[in-house]
Amino acid sequence: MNNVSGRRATIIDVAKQAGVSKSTVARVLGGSTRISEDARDRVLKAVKDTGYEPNQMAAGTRSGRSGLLAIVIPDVTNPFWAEVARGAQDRAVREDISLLIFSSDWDADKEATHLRSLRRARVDGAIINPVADNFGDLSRFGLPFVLIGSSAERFPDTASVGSDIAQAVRLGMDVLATNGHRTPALLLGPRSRLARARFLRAVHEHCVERDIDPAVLAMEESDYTVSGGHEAMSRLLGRKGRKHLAVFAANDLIALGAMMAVREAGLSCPEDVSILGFDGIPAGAFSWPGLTTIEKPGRQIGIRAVESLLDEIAGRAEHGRIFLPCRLVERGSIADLSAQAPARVAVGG
Amino acid sequence: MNNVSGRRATIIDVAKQAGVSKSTVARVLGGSTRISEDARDRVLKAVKDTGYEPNQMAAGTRSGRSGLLAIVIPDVTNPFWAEVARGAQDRAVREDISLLIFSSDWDADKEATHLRSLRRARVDGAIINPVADNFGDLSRFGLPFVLIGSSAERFPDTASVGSDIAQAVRLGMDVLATNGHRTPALLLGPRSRLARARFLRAVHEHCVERDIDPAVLAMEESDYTVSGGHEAMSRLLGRKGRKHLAVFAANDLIALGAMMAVREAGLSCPEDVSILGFDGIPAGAFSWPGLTTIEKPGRQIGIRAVESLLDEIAGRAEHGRIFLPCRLVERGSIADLSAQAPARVAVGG
DNA sequence: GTCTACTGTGGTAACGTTCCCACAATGGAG
DNA sequence: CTCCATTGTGGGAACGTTACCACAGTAGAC
Repeated sequence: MNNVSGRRATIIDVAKQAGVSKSTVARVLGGSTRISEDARDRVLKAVKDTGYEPNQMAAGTRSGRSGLLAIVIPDVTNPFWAEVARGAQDRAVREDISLLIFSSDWDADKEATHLRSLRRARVDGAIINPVADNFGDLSRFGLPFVLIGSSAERFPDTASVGSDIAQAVRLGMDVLATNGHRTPALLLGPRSRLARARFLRAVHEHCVERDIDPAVLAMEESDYTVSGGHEAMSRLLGRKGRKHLAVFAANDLIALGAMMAVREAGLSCPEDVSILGFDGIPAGAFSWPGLTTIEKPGRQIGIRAVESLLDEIAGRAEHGRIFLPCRLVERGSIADLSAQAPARVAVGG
Repeated sequence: MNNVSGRRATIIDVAKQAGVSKSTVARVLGGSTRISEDARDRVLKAVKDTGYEPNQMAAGTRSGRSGLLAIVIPDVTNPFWAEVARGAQDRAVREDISLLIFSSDWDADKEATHLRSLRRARVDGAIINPVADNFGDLSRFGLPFVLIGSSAERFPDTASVGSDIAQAVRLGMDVLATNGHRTPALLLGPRSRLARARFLRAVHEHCVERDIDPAVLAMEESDYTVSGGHEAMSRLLGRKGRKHLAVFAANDLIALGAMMAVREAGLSCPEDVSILGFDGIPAGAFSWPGLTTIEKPGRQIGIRAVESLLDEIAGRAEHGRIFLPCRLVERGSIADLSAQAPARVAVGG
């Protein structure tokens, strides 16, 4: 691991040991140009003997490449984002690249701090889910980057990877309709968030296609949290004139909160209320009933983001905007009212 | 952000602009020695004007410090480990240090790959949850490091941070006893894992203290997964001669799997079966009933690990072994049989 | 036999910092 | 007035690589 003097071995130590110049060692390790078999063998042996590990920092000063990528997400502790980070990390190691993971907590100051850190570390590129929809420094960011998440929408000229919300919403509305819930109530996120508008627009588009008046859909809004969903659902249940109620939640946490509210109101899911979530977080598998939901391809998003970023760095950029399809996960929180009692289908408003 | 020529500003650009030497700029930014107010002002202005961001790689080549730390955990996607990583990250940013997060998937090869990457990146230190209990290269690791998780036990001479399993088990056994379940069945992890032995030993110690014959406790073992818990619980339910059954699961996933098995057997929790989990994963809050569990201080473990590592790096190491206390989270998966029917308390075996 | 192309190699200048030594200016003690 | 310590500053070596140029040796073409 170390050479005799206790220092870490450098390329020069290897060169001496192998009886060649450091240029030759670099070439063997770099692998691009032709090397005599004899030299290669001697170098490889010397590398092993000395326990030489290339110093990426030193290499970086000269080459300008740090071998580091960064990803800035809201929170690694959030299962969806953890999945994204994990995908990105796995893809990066395949290229012998290490990944710095930053959590911004939807906080512009923290984001700024992280952006500064990543710049100082001279990362080769960054994958960013901007907290503010007006991610200002974008054009003068001065670093290859790829956007992930809903804010990508605002920047059609930059590379981005996200999930196909329109397809997801279509999937959700269709499974609800198939089960006899043509006009579900909507549990939306807060007005300030771009994701909300995107979700809502997709619903509207789908309604138009299916000849449903969007105005007929009941709506409640809340934070993207369990307690938010709980409150929103309580408000919804407070309205009168319903038999079976079906809700499409903009996020799984809202859906789980809604499920709790239903139970506390003395009703049960899916008998009295059908609930459809959105995200595909693992916790949805453990609720009772299991949460039927639309799963976003978090891992894939991470993987594709890295690939896109690699393209961007290499200059073979097409500034592509990638939208990955979502998947329906049926677990039992939706009642099938299509056959037995089509007349009891909930109507909105 | 860039200077006129389009290059990134260097310390020399700043020095020129401020009319001082690069040494002076370095001193202003480093902040250690005394500087004339005049010089400081000019430098700070020049830094702002040029948009200078120090090049950490270049600094690292000379100083030997990369400003990078690494953490190797089994999986960021696992809520507990995500929490640990998050704590570590938050603590690291406070020191202006960036954190590389690696997931080893309990795979020795992946771990080796990550260890090589982190060495090449010349991280200043590493926080490691070794996959193998015989983490071999430990002594000749040649890098400051801190161990986290149960394997720390095997290496009493190295710094480590973990949760206080003995205290946690005491907490769990006591809450069970208080509710009338003095001799719960144990749902353990696989024999190969060190964590299992630690858990079991703590239970035994506690039993001795409380005058309970440990042999009386029923035991089942499985993977640390939902399906594992499901199977183990099914086997347990298959045994005869029980009234109310109480189980202490070695992990929340096992507990959630057990809860599912109970429901599928036509029984209900907590009426027929009391379940106590261990970990404190968020999903436990969404099950029905909510899972009563012992919460490990994941975030704190991450924080303390970084602090310990920082000590290690600075040489003010005490090679401390830190065990953080766990916390009981009561949610309703344990029936209180202490008052109404003490005779119905489950007996093991 | 000379020229040319190619192959493998060595030497050296960057890269952008930090670290260390030198030194001028200042001021107080003797 | 001389000496010495202190304060602020500058200059250059060093860190371990990569990039680039130079060049020796070989072989084929004419």
